[in-house]
Amino acid sequence: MNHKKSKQRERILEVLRGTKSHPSADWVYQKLKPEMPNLSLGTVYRNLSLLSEQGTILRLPVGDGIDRFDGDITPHYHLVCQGCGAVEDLEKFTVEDIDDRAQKMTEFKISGHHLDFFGYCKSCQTKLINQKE
Amino acid sequence: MNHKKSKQRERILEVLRGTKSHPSADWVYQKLKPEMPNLSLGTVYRNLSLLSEQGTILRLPVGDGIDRFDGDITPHYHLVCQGCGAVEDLEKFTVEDIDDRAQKMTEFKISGHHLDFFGYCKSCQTKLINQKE
DNA sequence: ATAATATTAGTAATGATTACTATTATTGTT
DNA sequence: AACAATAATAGTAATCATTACTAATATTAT
Repeated sequence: MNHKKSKQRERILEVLRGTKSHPSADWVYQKLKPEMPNLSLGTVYRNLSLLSEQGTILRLPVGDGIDRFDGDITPHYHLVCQGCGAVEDLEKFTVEDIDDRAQKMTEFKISGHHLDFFGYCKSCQTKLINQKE
Repeated sequence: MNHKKSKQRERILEVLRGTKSHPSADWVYQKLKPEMPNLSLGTVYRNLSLLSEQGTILRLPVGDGIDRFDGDITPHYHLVCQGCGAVEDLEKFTVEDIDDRAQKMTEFKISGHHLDFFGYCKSCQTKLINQKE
């Protein structure tokens, strides 16, 4: 299918590339609603799906039932906060040959992997300390 | 909260431990329905959640919107088929000190990680070959 | 400008999961 | 064995993220 460009898709991509918060579809929708009052949530979902199928962005199924999206497609892993759900980038971290090493152990044809770390972000760590009274 | 035992919970756990298919809640429900005609799907969900909170089983959010469960809680990773959705165990594969290595790169407090591999299972590989006519 | 068609807004539908509630089952105690 | 306390269940309704549908609009090529 050939694509025609749309204002909506352009802005959705710009907003996604303009944040490091790895937002959900709804977050992008709320962000754009003021400047595009007729924007529809379905349009945001459709374009985020389209862009991630193209490989222009990444879909991050972080496991809490709400998909997040990342405008940064350079290889990197994510840190997911178990307190507030925030997702941060883990910079400059690579695992050597992990797909190749795994491939040697199975007949399954491995094409890639998902890896993310979970724990507590800076802000949730301090909240936990204050709770311990 | 103190737990009382129930036939339903016992059988749910037995069924989960008796398969290597990493089933969904509905799969477990369908499996038990013949022998427990009054079993409710909500009961299966409630007990799978309870058991995974206890650490008796594992919840596997494989990313397709349907959670799967694993009765095997010994450390191991999973292979997720992009063709049919099947989930297999990857045996005898460990990544050295991955949490510790990642911890050195961030102020985020890392407590663990999720890692799974995706690709194509044996059966879906052959299907793909036959499609190429 | 026109025709062809991709895209949208708005709304309805889907589907996995959770919440609610009256009834039933389990457990500890006389 | 009966009883009281309460956890668990079945059945149903509600939730919520996401997708599907459709008439109207926007984009692109001619």
